[in-house]
Amino acid sequence: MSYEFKNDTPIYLQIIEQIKLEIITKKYLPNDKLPSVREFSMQLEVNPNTVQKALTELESIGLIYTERTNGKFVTGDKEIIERTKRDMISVLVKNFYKSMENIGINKKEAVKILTDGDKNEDIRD
Amino acid sequence: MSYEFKNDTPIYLQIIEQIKLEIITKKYLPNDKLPSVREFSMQLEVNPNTVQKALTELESIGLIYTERTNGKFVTGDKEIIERTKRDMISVLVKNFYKSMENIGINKKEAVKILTDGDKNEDIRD
Amino acid sequence: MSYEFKNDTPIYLQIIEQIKLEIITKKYLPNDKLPSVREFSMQLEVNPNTVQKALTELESIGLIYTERTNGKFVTGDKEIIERTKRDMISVLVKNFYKSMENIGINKKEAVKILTDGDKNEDIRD
Amino acid sequence: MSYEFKNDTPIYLQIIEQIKLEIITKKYLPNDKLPSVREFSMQLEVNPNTVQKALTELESIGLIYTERTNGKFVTGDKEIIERTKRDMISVLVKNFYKSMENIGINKKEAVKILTDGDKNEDIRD
DNA sequence: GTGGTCTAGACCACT
DNA sequence: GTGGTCTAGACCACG
Repeated sequence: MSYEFKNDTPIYLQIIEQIKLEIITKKYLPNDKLPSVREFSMQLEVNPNTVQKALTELESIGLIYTERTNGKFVTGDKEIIERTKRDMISVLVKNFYKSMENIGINKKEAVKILTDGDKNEDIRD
Repeated sequence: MSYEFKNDTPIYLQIIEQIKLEIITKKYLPNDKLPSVREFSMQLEVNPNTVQKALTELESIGLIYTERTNGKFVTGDKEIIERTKRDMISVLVKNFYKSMENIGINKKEAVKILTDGDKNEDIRD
Repeated sequence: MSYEFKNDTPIYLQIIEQIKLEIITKKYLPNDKLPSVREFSMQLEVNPNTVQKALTELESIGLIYTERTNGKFVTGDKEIIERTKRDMISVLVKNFYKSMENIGINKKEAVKILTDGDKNEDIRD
Repeated sequence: MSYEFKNDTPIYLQIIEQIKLEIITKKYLPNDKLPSVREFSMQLEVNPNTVQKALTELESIGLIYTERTNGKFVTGDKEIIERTKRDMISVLVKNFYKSMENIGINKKEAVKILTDGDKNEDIRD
């Protein structure tokens, strides 16, 4: 878990993103118990309210659930997790293509640039 | 120039982005005169100060320059424009790869997903 | 911090200059918290936006940084501070020599005038 | 005469400065006829009004005078020229010391920096 | 008519 | 309470 946050995005959104990723990449497995709000808040050196806000939102998405007095847990519903993953990927791909098009680069060229790897120096008009 | 702004990003940043793209994609050519602050502000239905802020930033990047009392112009330095374009592409590519890696997808797989086009439905763990 | 501004220079530039000097001369130490925008604006009897503009610019130079909702702070990077100081000195010296040369006074003579102290009365052609 | 103007100072002030220097450094001698407003304006690629404004101000200082229908001339009063020169030098010296003091450098140190001049990596001609 | 500066005041998100 | 953004509107110098 990273301890550094960017300044241009609300911290709680960055925390949501982090935990999402850790669920999707199986760092937290389905039905795993999550650290408590207090633990999170110490780990991340962040106000507990901020953690709380992030977790609340994750719960509303269905990625985590709360057991009163026991804590918060990763959902057991693997389909939700998979769907979230697919959605994220799909968004990434769509955005990538769209941004490239805005610069005037079509899909074909975009793929070429991507596969040409780090030779980004020789991009021509 | 688009007349609609997203709610999740400051308007002035969106204006910067728009004009950047219009310079990079040669809608505005080097040394072209830009619309005046007032014209922009009417076109975009935005306060002149907001436009001013965006243009000031673009000037600090070096993409535009100001002639006292004459208006603002696209830089004549094509190298700056090209560099900006390359930088934008490079950032897009880098971010794409990085985001995919965060999800647990390496470069090779990322490219495959991209070229597989819109069949993102069958992405497995 | 001075409460009087000259009329021939934008206030925000004078504020930038003031704060720059206070950082360079260690009135504000690295990582010191700066007064809030609102405090500054009251102290200086200036609109908050004007202060904001000045501070934004100082941030873009790297002399100060912002912590979301916590305030603005002097950079912890002493190298930046030292470099800024050196740059300012270098500019002063360079400009001094250049201005003297424009008047037709070479470096050697310039130094002489300077060391002759305030006897500028006996300057001959 | 330079054909390039800085963007941060009114052109007419820069013209005043230029002509002042050319008088002080004897490029224009006392009672020399100056180029006409039109000539100046073409030379400098500047609006005649701008030249006019500069010359008017120079006349009010007493550095030039107008002969109706004949044109404008450098003053014949050498004392005025000399005084202007002395004033400019004195201002330069005063400002230099003052700026250095603002950075926390006293006169003695300032002189040292100036004379050490070219050994300082950042101070070059 | 052009950009630059400034004020006054408002609203927002975040902690 | 903090900074960030935006609006509305004004004034100025310049050319």
